[in-house]
Amino acid sequence: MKAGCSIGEKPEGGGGYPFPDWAYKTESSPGSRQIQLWHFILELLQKEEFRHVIAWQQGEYGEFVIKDPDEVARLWGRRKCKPQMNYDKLSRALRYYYNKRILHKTKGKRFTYKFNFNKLVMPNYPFLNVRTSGKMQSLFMGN
DNA sequence: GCCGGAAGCG
DNA sequence: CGCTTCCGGC
Repeated sequence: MKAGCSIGEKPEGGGGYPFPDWAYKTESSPGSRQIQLWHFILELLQKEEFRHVIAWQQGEYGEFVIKDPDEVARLWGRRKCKPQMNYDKLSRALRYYYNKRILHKTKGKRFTYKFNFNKLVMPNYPFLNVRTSGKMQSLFMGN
């Protein structure tokens, strides 16, 4: 029923909001205060209810696998009010992250990408309590 | 499936 | 700018 497509849209699972509101707005540069794709991916990754859809890959820090590409695309499309979203389009957006040095593809592995946390510029992002199993703590020490 | 150019949108 | 859409090519 109706398209509740506004900025106040809540994520699925309604209730536990991982990141505060200020985490979504990029105060400085973008101009848009819309959620970014990598923010959304991280949001899904730190919730157990989405482990069947997307999850951290064991062994490699920052590496994650999209187990259900269609579902991730659907959730992303719902969030951005883009019903026609699919993995083909979503992955194109992900590919643009390669140059931005936010993401990197794990070649050979299907639906597998990796965050470049060690380079991720986040002077404005003191958030990210990303804990897969307490293994990602030393992720942000580099640089 | 994955890549990246190209055009377009807000 | 940050995607979204479309698509030829591998």
